Amino acid sequence: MRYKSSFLNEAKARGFFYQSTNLAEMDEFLTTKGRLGYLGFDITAQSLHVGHLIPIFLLRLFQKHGHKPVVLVGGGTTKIGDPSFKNTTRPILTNEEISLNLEGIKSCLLPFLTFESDESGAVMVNNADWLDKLEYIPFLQDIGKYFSINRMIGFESVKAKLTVNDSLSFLEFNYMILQAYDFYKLYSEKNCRIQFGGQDQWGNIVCGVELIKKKLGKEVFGFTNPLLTTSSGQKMGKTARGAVWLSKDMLSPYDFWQYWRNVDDADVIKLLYLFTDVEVEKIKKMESVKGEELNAIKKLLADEVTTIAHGKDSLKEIHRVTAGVFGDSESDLASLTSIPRYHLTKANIENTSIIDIMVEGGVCTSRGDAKRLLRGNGVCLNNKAINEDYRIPLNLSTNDVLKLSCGKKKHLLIVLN
RNA sequence: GGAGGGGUGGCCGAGCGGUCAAUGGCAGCAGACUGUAAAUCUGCCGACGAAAGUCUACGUAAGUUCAAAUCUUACCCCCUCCA
Repeated sequence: MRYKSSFLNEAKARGFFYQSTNLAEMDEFLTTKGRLGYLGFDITAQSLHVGHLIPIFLLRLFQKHGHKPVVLVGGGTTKIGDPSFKNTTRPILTNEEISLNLEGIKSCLLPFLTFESDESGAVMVNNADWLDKLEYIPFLQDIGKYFSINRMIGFESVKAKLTVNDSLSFLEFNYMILQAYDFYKLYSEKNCRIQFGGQDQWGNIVCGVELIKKKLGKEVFGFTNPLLTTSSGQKMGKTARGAVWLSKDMLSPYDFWQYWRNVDDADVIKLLYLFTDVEVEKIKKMESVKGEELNAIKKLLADEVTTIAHGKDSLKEIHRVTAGVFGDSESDLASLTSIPRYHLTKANIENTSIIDIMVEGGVCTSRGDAKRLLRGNGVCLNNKAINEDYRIPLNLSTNDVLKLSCGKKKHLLIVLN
């Protein structure tokens, strides 16, 4: 199907579209540039991770097509916690934590969106600005009367919480109402007529659309994206060392790149559509690629996403490190700045155990952890497995730098001096 | 307020006086095979220790016992039903 608005066409082609209210109207509405659309971020953590990328790239696309993304941070709603489909109540954060997280999230978004004051410049708003001031009785009279409990407990997101061993507190139940109120507020004050969100947000979004229709008699639109799972059904963005963070302080660009380089075969094309600027037509041609040749596409994916998230300059270094780590060359080990280093004086080689180096160098969490890895033959020194003697062989002491590998993907440089 | 059910390792979930650092599943790590993929197979998966072993852990705190995740008491939290 073809849409009138370029945004919807591309959003659909790239896999951002799950469902929406009144699609035809929204399409028409989006043919004019400079429209406002908002998306809410929960600010329960200081940094965003790969799991947040769909909404981020969706807003990015919205901006690319000349519209104005509104980033709503939930300074107010985070004090409640969205219960939708969750089986644990979110921890409630203090004001200090929230303002700290807010700053972190802002800086995470900078590479993806342009915050300028032109027609399509993104803006950031905080719903604490209006939610914190609400007065209970006036709010109930003014807004609460438009909500039907009968209707709300029919939503899947709510039903899921009304089962055995789970319950929905009144506090959490209000989340939906407040999110609807956000939409109402943004519409009436900024003429923002679209709300984006994940498919699990559908109920909450529809609530807002209905509130505005009932109270003001105006039509606004909801747009949801599919939730991103890997082909094996896992939530995206989790690795051994935790979430794949977008901030380079929490995850180095090198590790970020590696994450994309190692995605499942079945996911590459999908991710290429979602998280790169590679043209839709070009990606279509790659869809038939199979087997080993997919590796080239994974590299393309990694390059593109990393360029957007961390800038072009980081790429050169990443490629050098990758060649050093996965290639055979040991010549320029010393120049690999992205790999953690451990300094050792040559005099101490004899009485330093590799176990200590692994723990102090941060590649293992405990001595037991290191020993297990050694016993399982998972440790190499300059590409040679270490078997019985957990010491650095003396014949290597003439080198300046040694490469200690824990498994294939984790490395530590031992600098001798 | 009353009655009942429950809180176990990252998650799910057994165990219900010693053989329990705790069955099993998922997740994770390493090895083999490969393509820095997946699947499969093998090993590992609390801390310290070369090891023997020691310590810390089954909601919290006391207690009974030679011995407690398992029994008792109090407290906290969660769920269901009734008021």
